Amino acid sequence: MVIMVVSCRIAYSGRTSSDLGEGERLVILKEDGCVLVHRRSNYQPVNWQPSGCVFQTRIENQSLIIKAVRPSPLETLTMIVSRVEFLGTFQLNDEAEFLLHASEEDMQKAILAEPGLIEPGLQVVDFEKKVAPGFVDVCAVDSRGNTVVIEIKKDPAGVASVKQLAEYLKYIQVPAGRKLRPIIVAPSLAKGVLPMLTKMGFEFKPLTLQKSLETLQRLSRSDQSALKGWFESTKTKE
Amino acid sequence: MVIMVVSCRIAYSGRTSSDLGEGERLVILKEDGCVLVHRRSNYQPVNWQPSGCVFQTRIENQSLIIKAVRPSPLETLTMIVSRVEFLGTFQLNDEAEFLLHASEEDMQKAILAEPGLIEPGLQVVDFEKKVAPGFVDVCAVDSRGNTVVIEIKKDPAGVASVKQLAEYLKYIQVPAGRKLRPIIVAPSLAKGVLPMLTKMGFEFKPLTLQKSLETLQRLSRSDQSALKGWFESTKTKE
DNA sequence: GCCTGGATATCGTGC
DNA sequence: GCACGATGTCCAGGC
Repeated sequence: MVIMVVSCRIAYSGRTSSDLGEGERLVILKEDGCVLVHRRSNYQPVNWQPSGCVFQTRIENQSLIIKAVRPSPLETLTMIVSRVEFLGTFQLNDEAEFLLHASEEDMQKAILAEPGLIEPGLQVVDFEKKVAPGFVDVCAVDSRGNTVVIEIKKDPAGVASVKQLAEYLKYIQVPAGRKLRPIIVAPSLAKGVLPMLTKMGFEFKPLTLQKSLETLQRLSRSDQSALKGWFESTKTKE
Repeated sequence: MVIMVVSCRIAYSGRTSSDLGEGERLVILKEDGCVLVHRRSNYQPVNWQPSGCVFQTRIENQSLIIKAVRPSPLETLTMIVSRVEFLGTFQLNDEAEFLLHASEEDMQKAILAEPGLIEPGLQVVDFEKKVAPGFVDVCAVDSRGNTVVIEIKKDPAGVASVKQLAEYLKYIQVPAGRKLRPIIVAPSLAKGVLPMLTKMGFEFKPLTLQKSLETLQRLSRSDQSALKGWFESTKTKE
């Protein structure tokens, strides 16, 4: 990895184009062929190149010119370096595994493992069920035999979530004499969403990532092998 | 700006949580309170914190501990540094303005300034028109008085674009005896989209960013003041 | 290869 | 502060 603090000009050409005049920046070149150019502020790089680039360097008019070319889609980042404040190369020894502990998938797992999180008596029928344009997160049957369709969001559910669920419902068939109960599961509802929900006859069940995590950990401790077996049998069934 | 190459462990807790074991990484702390932790590969940082964080440092068990806390939403990044390979602080002098030359907005500007890009005789009626959940990019009237509704995409238009346009149409009113012509304007259509478009009676008009740019530049050269006047009068009208 | 959806998305803008 | 759309989004997973 090459780390440089330099004064430079930068031009990008590809999906669109950009120009940045002379100034001091932090430039990072990584071994997988990606580039990051950071200014003194902002989380995001001002210019960059995703991995897979080919680097070229040359000297022209007493300036160091660095090009990073990405073959597909074809885009080019050109840095014209007038002064080098710092330059270092580092071999980073880093084999650690990155563990992300919770996401929407964990909420789903928690519901699959413990349907009572939604309501007593609920039984899961299917999950990740393919319908026309996407997947239904969880399909279930309640204690009265009604069909329950669940859409999970880890963030406050907005209008888009409700529409997505409504879209899926078009492709769900309900046995005669049973009701269809669409449920949004999320930590909360976005501001104006409740009226819409009520109007459409949808339900909302609050569930946080944290609660899901706790549930998974509890179940994992109490009966790890059984849970694992459940997942495997379900997947095999698919 | 603080740039460090260190061996460290990292924990994140907030919108979700993560853990990363011991390894060598590049750590960047910026003056606006953002954090970037980069591994030897990948464009994206493995851990980060957006701007607005408060930093805390302390020594514990011969390790340097750096915390970056973001107040809202509350999230915490903790780095336990066991060894420092490099540490530098830099005052980056960088006042240059960043210029991005083209985006979807430029396609819209080009159409507003030169409706003939879509078809001869087209007249723009409105743009960024507020409808229920979003904004209609451009509203216009064709040479026969039919209402034209345009959705602009700078990337190949997929199913989502068509649905978005369809959604907006629900809120568009057409004068009696006139037709409604929904048009997708994009460089191309994604693979399976044309059948859907045809079925819904939508039209597709190819337009690239580059062509839009050329148009804007040509008009800018030929009649800069008039174009400026047009935009201002349109905005005032709003 | 294209397309779809998720992300600790981030960021700006309007309300 | 909240919601929503754009991003040179990036990226993994399917097909």
